Amino acid sequence: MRIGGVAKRVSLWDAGCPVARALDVIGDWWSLLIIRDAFDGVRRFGEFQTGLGIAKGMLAARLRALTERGILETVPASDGSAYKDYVLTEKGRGLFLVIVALRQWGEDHLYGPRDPRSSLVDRETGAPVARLDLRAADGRRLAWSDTEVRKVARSRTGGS
Amino acid sequence: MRIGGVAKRVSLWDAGCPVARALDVIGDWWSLLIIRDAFDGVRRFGEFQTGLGIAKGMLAARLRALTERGILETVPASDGSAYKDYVLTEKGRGLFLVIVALRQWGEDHLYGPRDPRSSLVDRETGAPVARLDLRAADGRRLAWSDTEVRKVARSRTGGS
DNA sequence: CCAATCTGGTCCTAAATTAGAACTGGATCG
DNA sequence: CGATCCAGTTCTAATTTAGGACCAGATTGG
Repeated sequence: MRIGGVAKRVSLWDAGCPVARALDVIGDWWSLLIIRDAFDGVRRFGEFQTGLGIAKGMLAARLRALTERGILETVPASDGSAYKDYVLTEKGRGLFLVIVALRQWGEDHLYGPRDPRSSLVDRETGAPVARLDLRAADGRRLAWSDTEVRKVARSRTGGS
Repeated sequence: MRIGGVAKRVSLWDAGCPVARALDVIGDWWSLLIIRDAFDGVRRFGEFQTGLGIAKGMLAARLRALTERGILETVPASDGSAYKDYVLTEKGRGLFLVIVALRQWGEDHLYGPRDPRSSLVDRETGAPVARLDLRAADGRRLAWSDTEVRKVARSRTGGS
C-alpha cells in the first residue's frame, strides 16, 4: 500500500530555538525581499510588485501575512490619495541587521571583485558601513568557535 | 482564454543586490536550519534528519544543493566508518552572523520573558554574547535610518 | 560467515504552494 | 463622464513539499 504524504508545510514555531521561530515568520522566499524594499523606502503595493517582479497574488498573501505578524502595518498613503502604504513596524525594523548580515555575506562570497552590486553606506559620509562582528559581553571579539548554544529544557523541534 | 502560469520558482541570482543573491542561495525553508545545525556540530545525514524532522528526500536535495554551492562539503566520517560527514566550508561558516542576527531578532520579538528558549553564550565565560550592532567605518553606531543603499548601474531585478 | 539491522539515500504519490494571467471594483485623471 | 490606474481576487497549470515505501551497502551480533 502506497499512499502519498500530506504536503502541508511544517511549522517551525514550536521550537525552543529562536532561529527556527524567526524562520517560521520570515523564512520564505519573498518576505525578506519585501522587507528589504521596505527599508529602501518602498511603500505601495504596486511599487513592491514591479520592483520585485512577484506575482500579485503572492504579494498580496505575503503583505497580509507580514501585517498579521506585526512586521508591517498599513497607514494612509503619504501622497494624500485614498490608497494605503505598507510600512515597517518597530518589530519589522528590528530585522535590519538580518538584512545587513545577508548583504555582507553576499558581497563577500557571491560576487567577483568587478561584479556590479549595490552597497550600504553611511548616509553622512557616503562611506560603506563597517562589517558586523560578534563580541562577548565584555567587548572581546568572538569567532563562531568561541561560542556555543546553551540548550534549554527538552525541545523536539530544533537543535539549537 | 485562460491558461495557467508556469509555476517554476523565480531566480533571484541576476540581481545587483547582494541580499537577493544571498537569498537565492540560502533563502529557502530548510537551508538555514541545516546550516544552524551544522554550526552546532551536526555532521551526519541521519542526525540532520531526526534533529530537524525533515523528509529524507528534501534533506538529500538540500544537502546536495548546499554542497554544490560550496556551503557544505563532504569529508570522510570522523568516526572512522565508511560513511561521510557534511561540514561547513569557509563560505558556509561566513553565515554565522546571519544566524546570530536571526536569533537575536527572534529572542527580542518572538518570545515572552518566560518562554523557554536556547541561548548563544561565550564558551569561555558562559555569558550571553553581546548584541550585534551596526557601525560606520569610523566606529560610530549607526541606526538603519543613518544608512542608505547606493545603487549600482541599472539592475532590473532588485531595488537594493 | 550469515542474518539482522542500521545508514544513507532514491522513488513514488498526494497535497500544498507558486507563477502567471484574466478579471474586478473603486479611485483618479482628462 | 469615459478612460485609465491601482490594488487586489480568482482561476489554472506547473512545481515543490511531505511522507512513506523501497533498496543497496555497511555494520553488528551470533
